[in-house]
Amino acid sequence: MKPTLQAVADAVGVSRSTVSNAYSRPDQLSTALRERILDAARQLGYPGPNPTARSLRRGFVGSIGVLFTSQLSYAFTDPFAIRFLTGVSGAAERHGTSMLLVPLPPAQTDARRAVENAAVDGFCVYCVADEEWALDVIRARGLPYVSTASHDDAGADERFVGIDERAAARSVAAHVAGLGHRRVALLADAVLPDAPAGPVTLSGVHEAWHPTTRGRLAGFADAFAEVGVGWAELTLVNALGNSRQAAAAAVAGLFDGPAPPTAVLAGSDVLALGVLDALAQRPGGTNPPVSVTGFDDIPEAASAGLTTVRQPAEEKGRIAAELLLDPPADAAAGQVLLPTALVVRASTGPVPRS
Amino acid sequence: MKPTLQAVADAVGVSRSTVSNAYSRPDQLSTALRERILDAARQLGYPGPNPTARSLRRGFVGSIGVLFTSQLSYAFTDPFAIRFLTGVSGAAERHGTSMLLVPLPPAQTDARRAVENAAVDGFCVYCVADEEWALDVIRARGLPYVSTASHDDAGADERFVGIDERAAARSVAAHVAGLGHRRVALLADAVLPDAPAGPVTLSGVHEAWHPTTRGRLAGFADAFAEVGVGWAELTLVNALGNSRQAAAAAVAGLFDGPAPPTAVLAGSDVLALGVLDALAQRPGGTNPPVSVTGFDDIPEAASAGLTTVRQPAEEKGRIAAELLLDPPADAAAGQVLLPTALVVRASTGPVPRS
DNA sequence: GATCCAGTCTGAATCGATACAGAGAGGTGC
DNA sequence: GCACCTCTCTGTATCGATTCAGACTGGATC
Repeated sequence: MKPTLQAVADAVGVSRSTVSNAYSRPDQLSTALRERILDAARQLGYPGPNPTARSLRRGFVGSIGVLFTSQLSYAFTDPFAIRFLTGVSGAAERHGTSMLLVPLPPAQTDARRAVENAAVDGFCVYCVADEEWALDVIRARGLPYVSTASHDDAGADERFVGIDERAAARSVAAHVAGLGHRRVALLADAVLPDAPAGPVTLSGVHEAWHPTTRGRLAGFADAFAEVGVGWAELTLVNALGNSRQAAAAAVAGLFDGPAPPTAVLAGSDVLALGVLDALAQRPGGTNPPVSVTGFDDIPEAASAGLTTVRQPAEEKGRIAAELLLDPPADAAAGQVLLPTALVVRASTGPVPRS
Repeated sequence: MKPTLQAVADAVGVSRSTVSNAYSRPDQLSTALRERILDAARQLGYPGPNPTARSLRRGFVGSIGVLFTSQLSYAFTDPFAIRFLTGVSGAAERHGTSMLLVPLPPAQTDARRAVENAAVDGFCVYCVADEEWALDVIRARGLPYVSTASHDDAGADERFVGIDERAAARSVAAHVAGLGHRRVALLADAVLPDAPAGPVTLSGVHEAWHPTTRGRLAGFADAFAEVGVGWAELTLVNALGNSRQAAAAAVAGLFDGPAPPTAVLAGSDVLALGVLDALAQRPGGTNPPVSVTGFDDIPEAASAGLTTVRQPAEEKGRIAAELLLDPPADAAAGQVLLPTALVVRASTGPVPRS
């Protein structure tokens, strides 16, 4: 049907190898012949070597996979994920590499299959909740990968780019504690695989499902432990998804009790903005004021006046892709910790006297 | 090195075909044998059929390409493009298909090569400026595609999803004309391939480079022609890129003359926001006020109070992907025009009396 | 005039799987 | 007892290229 390399070779009267060389190794044949071959190819409507066949023979594809938590279409609604992708795409561009976005079906068997079937040379794994299974598949395929969330059994030779989640979380929590807050709620997405929205009880931070969540909650707890507030005294609230709506739904009713929290520490800016939405909607208005903090410092955080922790999102993506695309010789250089910064804005203030 | 299908076959003592069937056609062999094969595979660390080899033999890849104007990393900074991608990803997800984002190198020869080498089953072409060459390559490869910008020689059988650019542009321009504006500037990105930033002169709309720009400018011109303002009386301003910064730079000095425009019609919301930025920065402030309109109705437009034309961005992506992934039997159903709506906000008002 | 070499081109082997026709075994129906 | 089926499994051809060792040519070198 469509012409193949062989068809072009026959038309010109040369061997298949020579036509292949005309495309892939121009120095291996005379310019005249090369022109003749390319002309014939144009005549025949030959679109150049079939990428799949070429990949098979060459042993590499020329594209990297990007793996996302949950639904791929959600990732595009998450400003932090988008900035991460921006970083990845910049690096990919520079390397002339394509990016394959692989949607993961809900069932894990299917999801494994999706990772097994992705035609890529390696993966950037963006925080797949409970990502171990994905890393297992990738390792089994013998493909390189860079992870962005520290998982618990990371080997010394695993490439990684991230932040010190715990220390970063601690810094913002210490700021809130320093303002005098003692009745505090912690809000996170998918604390446990099947927890409902709203307050949940965990015997300790280690029970949290997602490694990133574990790190951040631990940091929050650290800061409050230091001022004498134990884990049991903190209210942990679960959101069904990392969205403003989910956050607003999760904290509905949280402030209606007799001793409501005076501050909410959210695991992401998106969640924090949802808390602000919920507070703004409240019949009582925002009085007494509730301090709210986020995490990430997405663009919207600035205009909302949200106190948060800044982490370099695009940088994270860029470095992830670069660690993948040209790995440092030194294994230690493959584990990158990025700086974070506490950004204090109007959403936090002293505890109101009651 | 890594085990192949053959290795598993040898280990179990069956034929290669049978192992293949164990993965791809479970109904072709007994459950017992299948289990035995999958176990052996696990033992050997065989990660399942090589995706590239499988694609070669099967004749399809299981992923669709998305082609973007200009740099891929810019696309991620464009809110409209992101919403488009969101739509595409939703559809891809539902079909179990991956998305390949292909960065296009600046040189056209290289860009052609990139499109030729993409291992995909089809393309969603998002408004590649001067996209004909890309469509040529795709057609030569015999791959299906869906375009989002109407190009001039679209055949009746070409799949397409878009809006009536001209009518949509006309509606917002008519609104501005109705407010009495007669000294008007039109702002667009990349009006000509090599035009500098700032005012440019075109003998007519048809000279504009980008088909989408042509459509929108034509609509603007239509509305003003109707109130007696000819093309030559409109100021056309070129921006070097679709960004707030580029727009702000493009209109620098535009309002300093003796008879400055009282309205600026921008070809996109991002450009319009840039104009608002520039106006806000002006020493004179926003007095007299300048009416500004955008195009697309991205989320930021609402908070900026920008008058604009809404087009369903996510829908556009979703439909593009769906036209590609399961094409309608009826060719006419492959050409979709989406509705648009004029959204009037605070950024437009009557001409100030001078 | 023999030797060597760089520049071109060829042929066979190979990448890792899937498709398809068909072989063999075991069971059914009459 | 024979024809006929169904269920499993096998073998060979094939997808469309790249690789690499070597063959050939014509000219430069000594």
